[in-house]
Amino acid sequence: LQKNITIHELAKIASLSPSTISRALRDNPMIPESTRLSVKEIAVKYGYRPNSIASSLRSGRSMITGVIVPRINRNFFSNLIGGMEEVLFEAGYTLLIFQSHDTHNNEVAGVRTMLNMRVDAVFMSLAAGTLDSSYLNELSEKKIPVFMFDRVDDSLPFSSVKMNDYEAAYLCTRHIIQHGYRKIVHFSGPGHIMVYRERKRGYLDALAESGISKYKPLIINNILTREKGFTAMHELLKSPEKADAVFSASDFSALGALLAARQSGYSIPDDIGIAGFANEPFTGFLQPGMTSIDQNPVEMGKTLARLFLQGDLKEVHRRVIPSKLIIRDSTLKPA
Amino acid sequence: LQKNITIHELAKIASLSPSTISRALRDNPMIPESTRLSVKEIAVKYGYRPNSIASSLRSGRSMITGVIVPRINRNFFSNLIGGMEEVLFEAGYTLLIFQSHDTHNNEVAGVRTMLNMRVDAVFMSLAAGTLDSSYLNELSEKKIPVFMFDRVDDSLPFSSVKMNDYEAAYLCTRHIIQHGYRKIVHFSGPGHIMVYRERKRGYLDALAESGISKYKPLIINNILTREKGFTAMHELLKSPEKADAVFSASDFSALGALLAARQSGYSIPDDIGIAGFANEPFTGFLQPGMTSIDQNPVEMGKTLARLFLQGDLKEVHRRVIPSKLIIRDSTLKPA
DNA sequence: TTGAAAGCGCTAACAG
DNA sequence: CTGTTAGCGCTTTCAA
Repeated sequence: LQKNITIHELAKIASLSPSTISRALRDNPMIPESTRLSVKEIAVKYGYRPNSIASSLRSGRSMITGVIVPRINRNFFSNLIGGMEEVLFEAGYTLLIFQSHDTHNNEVAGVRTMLNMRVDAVFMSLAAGTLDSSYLNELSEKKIPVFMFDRVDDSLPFSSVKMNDYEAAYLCTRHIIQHGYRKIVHFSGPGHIMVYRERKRGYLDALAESGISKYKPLIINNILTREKGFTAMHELLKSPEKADAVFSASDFSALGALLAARQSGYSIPDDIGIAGFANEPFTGFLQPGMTSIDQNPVEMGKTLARLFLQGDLKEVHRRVIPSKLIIRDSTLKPA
Repeated sequence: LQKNITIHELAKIASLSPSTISRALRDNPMIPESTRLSVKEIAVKYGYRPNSIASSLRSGRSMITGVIVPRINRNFFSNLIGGMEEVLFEAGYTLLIFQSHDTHNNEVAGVRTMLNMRVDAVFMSLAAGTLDSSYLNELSEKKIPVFMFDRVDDSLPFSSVKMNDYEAAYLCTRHIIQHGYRKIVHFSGPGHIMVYRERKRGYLDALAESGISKYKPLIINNILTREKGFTAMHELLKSPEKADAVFSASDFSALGALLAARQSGYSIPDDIGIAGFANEPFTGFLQPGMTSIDQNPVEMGKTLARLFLQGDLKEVHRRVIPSKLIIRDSTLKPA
């Protein structure tokens, strides 16, 4: 058992005081170069490992940040966290992760842990189960900056990084219309989540603008999974006035729709056009490839981290990361 | 600015000593039920948040664990971490994440941070760039338990959770042979990484056992990405004695091979059979679906966490998680 | 340029 | 059952 050596012991060895050791190790300019070097040499020689815990307690900065997401195994979140970690690590911060599994209780527990750990920042995307996020105000009261992404609540005074869901949905729907589809159905998510409301709005505006008003918009809520997309599509195909395209707020339900349509003998994109959202890796490997929207999650994560690091605590920043419509064969109806 | 209230202040309010507050909050049985309840009531009323940092410093247990992986945005790792987080959180532990990006330097920096943070456990999968992992011994000297997965180094005295790469590769290769393929090429990874050596061994044993010895095994190393698989497959198709199947140690290079074969006008599975490794989500969505091996990452993550929590520090455990051959159309040659 | 002293908030002997 | 005391290892005044 190798006990960790402390600055007190290093001080004895170097015949200096603990404060000098502390200063030397952190490159305090008051300490002359020569002592700094010799102190560091001794530190290396004796395998000194600074105790971050003690340092945190004394300084009041933990150098720990935390991120709360619904689940980490989604392509969007894991890429975002990856980008975030990269930038934070570079700056000497560590990153704690929590999964809310989309329930409010887990999210609250996660925030409590963040408070107890005295993290220096919280990054989060709200759980679907969170209807009231005002409890997050405790974080601001304790001066812990909060950065939101994806599922944000704009009524709270927190900085956020988002993509323009409205615009992306608008452009995607317009693209679908331009390729000759007319009866376009929209799969949406729970109505209280902002990103889904925004995507819905983009879809509606594109339709309204197109002048194809004789086909009423058709929105089906809460269709985010492969299974629900599959079932919903089968329902649609049975109805008298069939849809000829689906614009889904989720790649997974779009996939379900694609599989259902294919199972019923429809050809994509000839009979039915399909587009999803998020550009999950599989969308590029499907046959035909599925049109989707790349949210640029790595860049979002990096931006979140930088927003925190630049440390302008007073202002609320709302950054918008450009997204990209990825057009693939699933919406390219032959003329 | 709401300063955090401390047990000292709670003590004043409750007319008790700080130690009693501390004990009451942690349900020490010495404290009678009645005081425990009233202390907790006051704590809630005043929004007390226990300072984990201070508690860690004093008790010597940080309740923080850390995980180091090459990158978090791979399906295998994000699922594994997800499973790990779930079990750890349940037990009151937090989880720090680091990405090595497969370089040794990043990995060393990650371990250093773990040491400085005085984590209670480290979970890790070695970076491809790590040739010598003996530096990890500092963790054991400091009595920090290490749990390895996927890319493990069995020469170190650390517990590990793996799948049986040898057996999975053997069974997959045998399956390919049984379906009538004869000239089976194997795409492997860097030779110094155990999992790839094991997969290679399984492939070779299945071939040796099959009696189709007139076709020499053909192994191509360092083919793990889509791009490399694509290029390698094109090379193979140009050579005089063409391969009729690929068993790849990576789904991504298998995908590259599939795309290359298709581009050259070959049909899968009729002309060429293809199987990958890891059961990435996209393998199920390809046309034809790609045969692969499900490593059960969520279960691996949970097992790792439980291994730590059960806390049998003395012994080195080597757990093997069952994997599953997922047979899809890409290896089902018509008779 | 360096050191002494105090204390971050908590836990754990030890004593009562 | 409860309180007193003494730190965990570090940073940071303040004084020299």
